[in-house]
Amino acid sequence: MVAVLTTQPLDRPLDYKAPAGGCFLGAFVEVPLGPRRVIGVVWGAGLGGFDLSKARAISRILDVPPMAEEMRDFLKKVSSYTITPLPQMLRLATRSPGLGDPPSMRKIYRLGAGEPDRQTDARQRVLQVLQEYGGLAFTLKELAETAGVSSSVVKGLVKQGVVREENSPRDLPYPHLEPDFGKVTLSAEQDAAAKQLRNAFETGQYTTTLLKGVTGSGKTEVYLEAVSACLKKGRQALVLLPEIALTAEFLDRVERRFGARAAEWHSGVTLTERRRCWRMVAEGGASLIVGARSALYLPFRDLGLVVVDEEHDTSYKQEDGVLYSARDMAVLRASLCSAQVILASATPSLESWANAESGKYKRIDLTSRFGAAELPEMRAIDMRPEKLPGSRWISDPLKQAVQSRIQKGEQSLLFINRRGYAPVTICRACGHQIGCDHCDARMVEHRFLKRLVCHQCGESKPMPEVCPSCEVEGRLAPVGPGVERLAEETAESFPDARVAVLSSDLFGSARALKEQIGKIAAGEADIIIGTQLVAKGHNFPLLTLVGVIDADLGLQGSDLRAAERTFQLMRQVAGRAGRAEKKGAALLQTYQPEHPVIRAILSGDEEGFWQAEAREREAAGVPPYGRMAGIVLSSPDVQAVFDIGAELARRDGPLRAIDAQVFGPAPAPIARIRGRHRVRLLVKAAKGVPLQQALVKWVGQIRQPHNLRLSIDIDPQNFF
DNA sequence: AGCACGCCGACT
DNA sequence: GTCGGCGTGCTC
Repeated sequence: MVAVLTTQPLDRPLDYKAPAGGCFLGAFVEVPLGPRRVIGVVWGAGLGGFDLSKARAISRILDVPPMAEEMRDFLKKVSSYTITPLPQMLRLATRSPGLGDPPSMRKIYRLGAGEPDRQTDARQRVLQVLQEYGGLAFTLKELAETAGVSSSVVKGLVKQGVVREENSPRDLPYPHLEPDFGKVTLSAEQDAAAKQLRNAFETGQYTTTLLKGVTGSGKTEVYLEAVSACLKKGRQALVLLPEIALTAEFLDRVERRFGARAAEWHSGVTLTERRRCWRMVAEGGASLIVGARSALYLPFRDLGLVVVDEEHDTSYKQEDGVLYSARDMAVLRASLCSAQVILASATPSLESWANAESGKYKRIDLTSRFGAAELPEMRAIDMRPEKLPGSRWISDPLKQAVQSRIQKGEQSLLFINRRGYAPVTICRACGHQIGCDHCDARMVEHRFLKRLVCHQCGESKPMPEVCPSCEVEGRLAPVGPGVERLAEETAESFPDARVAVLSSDLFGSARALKEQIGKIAAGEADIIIGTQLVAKGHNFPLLTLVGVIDADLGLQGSDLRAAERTFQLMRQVAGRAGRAEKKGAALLQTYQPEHPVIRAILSGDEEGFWQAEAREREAAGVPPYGRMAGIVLSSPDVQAVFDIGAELARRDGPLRAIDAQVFGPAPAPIARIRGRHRVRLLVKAAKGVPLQQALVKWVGQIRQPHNLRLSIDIDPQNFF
């Protein structure tokens, strides 16, 4: 009797009779469940405790290598860390099309022994191709195309035995990668970094290294050296990229360095290729995998290295489905199989910076870059004396700077640092931000209620007429216009300029977005209006001015990542200005020019920025110095979600037991999705307390109605 | 997740 | 009287 975990949402594995001859722990199996047959994994010895005569037998063992113990361990740990049911984790790990099917076969064609009844030009060409390529086998399509004939010519030759038709497994190993194929000459600094990474392999132990390198410093070359070292050890390497769009370029690079292309794993890969990739990773026929975050759940036989490129990228944290930070999970996975992790970024996340600072991660800095590059000239625009009316966001100095760029035929970028929802409410005379009386968060304007609502605890109060700090009337305004609003103002202010808007919600497809980016890069716009999307490292050679419309958003706990984003954008603009060989300038509109984070950004003092940001977060007790969890309740019934939310907030005993605080319920960042109303609670706890256990106990107290969904997000990315 | 069982409203 | 709505509970 063995316990089998299936991908069905049951709360535990079920017992089955093992097949004659037994089965391995971790074996992929097909089992009967009710009227259906489902796929599962042998999870352990039978649990018993039920009527044994009801036990059914495992239908069959699938023809794939069993799941490794470290993989099972990984799934269990991620499950308990993220409070995700195990079956759902198993689903992530079995995302291979046709996993239950026998290995797929296809027909291949090679030279046979027979003689053709009569020779034709077309037949001649087919035979010539087959002879030319020696014993190589072709698919029907390949052979017909190479010979320049129709497939019926080949079929005709098969009938006569001139060409042999054979069955061959469709899932073939990936081409061998040659670790020393396209060795490049490294700079002294790169060489030293590569050596350090190579040495880490010799220990055979888990380490995480933060590889920090400015744009153009050759981070990729350096970590490809680590990949090379990993391949030499005969272990598998995984490179995670934040965007599918980046894989094609990266694969070219791999081909130049290792003489062949790596296996690819992401949502854009065909089903056939996905199945091949999954199987080959399991069987050892793939040694380097390039992919998206979900590649972490591939069945590696011997994973030796995980590279997380652009580790600061927010797309590594999935905002729906299974909530996990791929960066953190990569570290966990690697630690379980004694692998190396390289977190590569020009502008690391504060979390990784802090881990390097505390010695948990190693850190390697690449400082020099190829070609001269200058930091942009960075300056703050104090918005307090600007006296902008409530509907305008572009200050005079910024306007003038943009105007001068237009005259010179250069581009300007107006950057909005927000994530698409409620901005903070600020007095535009003195810069005072209206805070909540009950917690330390800022309040936002609720347009329909005409009230201020705390985005953390949900407390509300009427919009005051005068500023509570300076008592000036009528200058309170939500900071952070929408893209549309800013585009309107830009069009009014610069009637002759060509304005392009770059916002992720405006583009249905990645291709449309790419097209727009290409047009902008080619100079088809004078002014670019964009959200964080533009901070993703696209290269605009004509861009020489960046204006940050709302540099304040990240300060004082409203959106922790906003300051990081502003900083990262500044760095990337710096990289660009260098490449374009034109000196760039950056202007930050701020109501708090004296704020240490703003000052660190302006001075270009990176370590200073992180230290200032770290102090802010430490003082607020938020990650990485404290722990947080976001709970989102959703239901078509508005009243029900708020009621349940309030009930949860009231029954906070299990949380109080670990000294955790609960805030809310407040409307969730996206208050309504497809007719479902969403309410959010936030839990804040100290580091090192058993937060997950407490959360499970806490939410377990309420019996949830069936139309209500509850999701828990450990380490949420935004705290609105 | 599916699928069956079961208990109340509007139809032949 | 019964057909079918979906709330509830089970799957080894």
